[in-house]
Amino acid sequence: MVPVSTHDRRGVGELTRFASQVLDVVDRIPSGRVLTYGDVAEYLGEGRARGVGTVMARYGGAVAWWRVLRADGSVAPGLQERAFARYAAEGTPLRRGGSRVDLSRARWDGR
DNA sequence: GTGCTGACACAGG
DNA sequence: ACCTGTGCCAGCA
Repeated sequence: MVPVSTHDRRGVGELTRFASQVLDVVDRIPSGRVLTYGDVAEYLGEGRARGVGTVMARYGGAVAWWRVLRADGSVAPGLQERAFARYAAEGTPLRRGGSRVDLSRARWDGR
């Protein structure tokens, strides 16, 4: 396997290695469980929460984007309706009030 | 290379 | 609960 070199050009549809890795991690999150943006970067051992958010904003549509949320269990504006419909279907535990995911119970341990 | 933009996180108020 | 400022950084024009 040859590492990505500076000569590799990413055409339409191609993703950077970081973006590809972020999507891989999200793909492993089990149904009913979630990960915060920061968690994804941590499990990846690369990047930071904001970078993960950037990737999700651009390419998240290809994966289970609703399983990645903010550190306080809330969902970014504009995504709530679709996300909470998923949580109901997956049985994702929510906090009292139902406006946020209960991270203490829904956070995926990576196993 | 330069300069925004934004699905973040955290500390304060 | 809401807003502001600071630090952060991938993607893109």
